[in-house]
Amino acid sequence: MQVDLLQGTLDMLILKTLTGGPMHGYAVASWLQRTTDDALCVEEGSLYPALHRMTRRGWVKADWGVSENNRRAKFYTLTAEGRRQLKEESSSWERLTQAVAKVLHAQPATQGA
Amino acid sequence: MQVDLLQGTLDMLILKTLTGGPMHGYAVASWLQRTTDDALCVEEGSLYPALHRMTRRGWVKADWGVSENNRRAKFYTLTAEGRRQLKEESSSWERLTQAVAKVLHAQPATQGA
DNA sequence: ACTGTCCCCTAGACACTCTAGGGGACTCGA
DNA sequence: TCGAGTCCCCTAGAGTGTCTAGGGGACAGT
Repeated sequence: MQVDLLQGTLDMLILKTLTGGPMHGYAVASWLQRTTDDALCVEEGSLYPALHRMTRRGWVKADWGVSENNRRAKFYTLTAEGRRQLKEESSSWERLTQAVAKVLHAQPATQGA
Repeated sequence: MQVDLLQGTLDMLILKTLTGGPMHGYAVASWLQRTTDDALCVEEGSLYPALHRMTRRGWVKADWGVSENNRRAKFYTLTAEGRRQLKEESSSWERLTQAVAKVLHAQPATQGA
């Protein structure tokens, strides 16, 4: 059983993955899974819609090419816009996790302040 | 501008809030906002549906009562089931944030492994 | 030839959050 | 006394994103 991705997280992960250079979808998914020691498993039904969405938004650019295994593959490249987006999403993620951490470590009390 | 909550996070935050004792919805929202220094702002349109959902699922129990301000209010109490759920969601959150951290700190490379 | 892996895609179901409303009741100051 | 502000509850509908469950085609090795 894998962790279900929280909405909005996937884009950030893909963008980050692409900072290493152009990659095709399948490779992105494999890399994420390997990097997280199988903690995350990106389903193809989430991956490809995400990549298309991001292409539409100009965060990545897509080009057909040939994979290392001699197969037809669509390579995605990060755009300047994509880099900006990644930065934004990362800091947003940072803020969120910190806020959640505050809650989880707090001692809620009915009496409040 | 506040951080938009990621889907699935809200339930966990509410459950955690209720570990301090019964609380009504409005107080839950206030406490979360105060505790996170305004980083999170739980909209009422998210809060109440979430509380009702959790009641249906047996994670919390609801009772009408009177608030500290002498107003009619529905107090929510954590159930045993709710405690279990909180534990589960917390560790799931832990796993996710760690996985995401791995990705964000990794050095992706086209060459892979 | 056949199986396995690689690689792409989509429709529809599902779940959750937010926007944008609506309402009632208490309190305090003018 | 009456109006404004705060407290407290609620819902419908839109929007967005993920997953399930499918469907393909093409290369590699046996």
